[in-house]
Amino acid sequence: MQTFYERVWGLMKRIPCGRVTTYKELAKALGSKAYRAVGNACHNNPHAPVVPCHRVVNSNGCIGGFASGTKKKIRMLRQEGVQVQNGKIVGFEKVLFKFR
DNA sequence: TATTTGACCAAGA
DNA sequence: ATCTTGGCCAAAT
Repeated sequence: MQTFYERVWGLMKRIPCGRVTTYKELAKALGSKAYRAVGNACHNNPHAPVVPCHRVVNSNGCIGGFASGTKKKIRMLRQEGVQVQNGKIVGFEKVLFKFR
């Protein structure tokens, strides 16, 4: 039996490069409204590189938080082709990945 | 078992 | 536009 966190990490792994998703979408994909628990899963993410937690942002298109510093998160996103300006995603709707 | 704590969200004032 | 409030859920304490 997996914990909720493990399910979250499993989903995050399928986020493609150059795309981002939101805590809300992740929770919805799990059939739950545990946005906050998803955030906790990232903060306590023990699978550093395997799980791309930097591709998860707030539902309003803002970067949100990052344990190693928001600045770093932004840099990684830009490196993958996601434009970020003033702490917000540029063309948010275009790069947003939903777990259809 | 009960309370607290978040990398959250949406609606109101 | 900013601030407050209530809701939401899993894990840790």
